[in-house]
Amino acid sequence: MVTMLDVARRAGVTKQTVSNVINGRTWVSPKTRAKVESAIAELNFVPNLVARSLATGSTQTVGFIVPSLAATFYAEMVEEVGDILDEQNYHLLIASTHHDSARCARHLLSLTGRSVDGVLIADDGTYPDDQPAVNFPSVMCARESEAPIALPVVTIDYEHAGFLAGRHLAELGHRRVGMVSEHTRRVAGCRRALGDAEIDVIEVGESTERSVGYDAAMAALTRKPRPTALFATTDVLALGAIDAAARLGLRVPEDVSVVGLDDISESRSHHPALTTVAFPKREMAREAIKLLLRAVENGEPPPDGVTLLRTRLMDRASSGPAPA
Amino acid sequence: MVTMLDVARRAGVTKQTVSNVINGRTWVSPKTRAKVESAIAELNFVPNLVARSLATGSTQTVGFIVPSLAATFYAEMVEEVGDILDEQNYHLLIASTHHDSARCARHLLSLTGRSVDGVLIADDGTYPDDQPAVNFPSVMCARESEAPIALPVVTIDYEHAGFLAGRHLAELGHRRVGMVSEHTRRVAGCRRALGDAEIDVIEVGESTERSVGYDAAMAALTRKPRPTALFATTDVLALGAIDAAARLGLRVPEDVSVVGLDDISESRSHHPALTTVAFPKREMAREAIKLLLRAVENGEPPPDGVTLLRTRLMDRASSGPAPA
DNA sequence: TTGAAAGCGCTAACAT
DNA sequence: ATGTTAGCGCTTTCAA
Repeated sequence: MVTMLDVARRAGVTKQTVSNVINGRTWVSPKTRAKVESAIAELNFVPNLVARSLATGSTQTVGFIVPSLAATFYAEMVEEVGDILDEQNYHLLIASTHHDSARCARHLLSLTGRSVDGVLIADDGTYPDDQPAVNFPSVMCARESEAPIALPVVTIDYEHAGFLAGRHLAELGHRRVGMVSEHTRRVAGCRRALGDAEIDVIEVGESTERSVGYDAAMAALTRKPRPTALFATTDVLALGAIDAAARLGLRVPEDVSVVGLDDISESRSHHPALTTVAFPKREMAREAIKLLLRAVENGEPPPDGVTLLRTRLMDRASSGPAPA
Repeated sequence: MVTMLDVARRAGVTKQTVSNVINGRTWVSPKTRAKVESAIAELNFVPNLVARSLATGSTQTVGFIVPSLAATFYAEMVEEVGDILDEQNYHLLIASTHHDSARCARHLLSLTGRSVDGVLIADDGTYPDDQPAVNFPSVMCARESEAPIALPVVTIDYEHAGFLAGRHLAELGHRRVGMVSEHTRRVAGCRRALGDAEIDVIEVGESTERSVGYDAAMAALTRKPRPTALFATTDVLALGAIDAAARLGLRVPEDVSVVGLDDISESRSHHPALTTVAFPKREMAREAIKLLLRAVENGEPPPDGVTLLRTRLMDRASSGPAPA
């Protein structure tokens, strides 16, 4: 490995001068700078960031703890975060919890040891409530739980997203709606919008399986009287619900309307295209990482509080007026 | 920050002894070990990996350069790699190239500076051919280009995947097939299987857009005589092709068969379910990272050569006998 | 079995 | 504008 000392010798200066050149100190004479720079080029010198980190205390690295990567919801956030970090010359350390709070705690600890400059945590409800204090600023995003938490949070207004979906159905005249649910907050919002409509909630577990939506919708649609609309708390579940309707020979949206939440890309290309409420995932990631970075650069904890991002109804083909 | 010295003082030993305890050296007396351990617990000491890295030269970190994360193809690989690394107590540094070779080169350089222990590169054809030698072992995966490369490669037998799709169509009696293509190797395999059948190739650029498959299939299906089968080099394109067929009032598979490549989860749940050739993405990731880790632990470059992973035909509803 | 000394490659503070 | 000294927190000798 070629070190600063090698470069210094080659350029006939001390390593401190080399350091000054590398860090763009302004007072290096042009002549010296040129000598150093050519020595660097000749030797193919690349500064050792580990050593720099030890000396400065900053690793230019942030950790991102995510529940999973297979879900595009998180993958997109990771991509966005990675891009922003890249712009700012930070590095991204990824740790996946697989929805397991013990793993999350372990990662937090190991990130402490690596002295990352900050950590972003995408929550899925499994964040351990009694996390020991860590020595770096942290920000949480995507949190849906009602419970307060000792961390600044940037998330989506999930309740309001449900509300938008519910209001849409209400406006279309639906008075009997089935809900395929794995998220109480979203359901609460939808319910709020629906007022005193007749509501049938089918609980399903945490799932990214379309078939789960199918099964749940099957149950809802075979009830008498049959609901005129189905609200699913995620698009994947909603897509499964459309499958179920088709299977039962019901037309969407003539016989039954289906509304989802999230706006995954498949929802757009699906036939019929899914009416849904779009989650601003990338924007959420951006806000969260910016908050974190600001805290890192200022050397202070990020401002506590919750930022709620607005969602938008995407009125597409899978919803229509309630049948008479 | 609490250091080894703090622990040492508290336990009434030297920091060397603390180090011995932490690293599980066997010759520490039980009494001393107990003292040290309780000091560690009391002070909440977490060893500083940056300092350790500087001293040992190993960071217990591997970098993974991916073209993108939004594509589930890569996201799944990242997840798999992350899991294996986690098991082995390594950390994962993610860098995304956005299909840009300059960015790839930049990342490689910056990973050098961070002295990662190794780097895994998922190629998408944009890997710069004249990469400067780096100071860590590297392995490449998912490479599809024909060009030789100075790196060990673990990838999928894309040509054979195309062949399997083509053979399937040939066996079903298809003699006129349209190809929606963005991958020459896959097309070559399919063509090989199809022998002297009449083939119409519609080239589309690198794309994850379903509408691109739709447009291309539209073009292929409006030719006279109309092909009886469509082969698309990715599932997303194939799904778009099915959309196009539906739009033209053609039944799948009675009027036209559609076959894709990859086996994304949507292919299974789609109606009709897509016949495709499954790419063993996770297995590929696993093989690649294991190869890399072995090289890292042995302190030698990974064995050069190409590992080709086998693919499997998933015979589903979107393909059937050629119409008479 | 434990302790003391040196050094990993860099930056910070000071001296020149 | 450049050189000198010290030290970041750990591991690796080597000595006791």
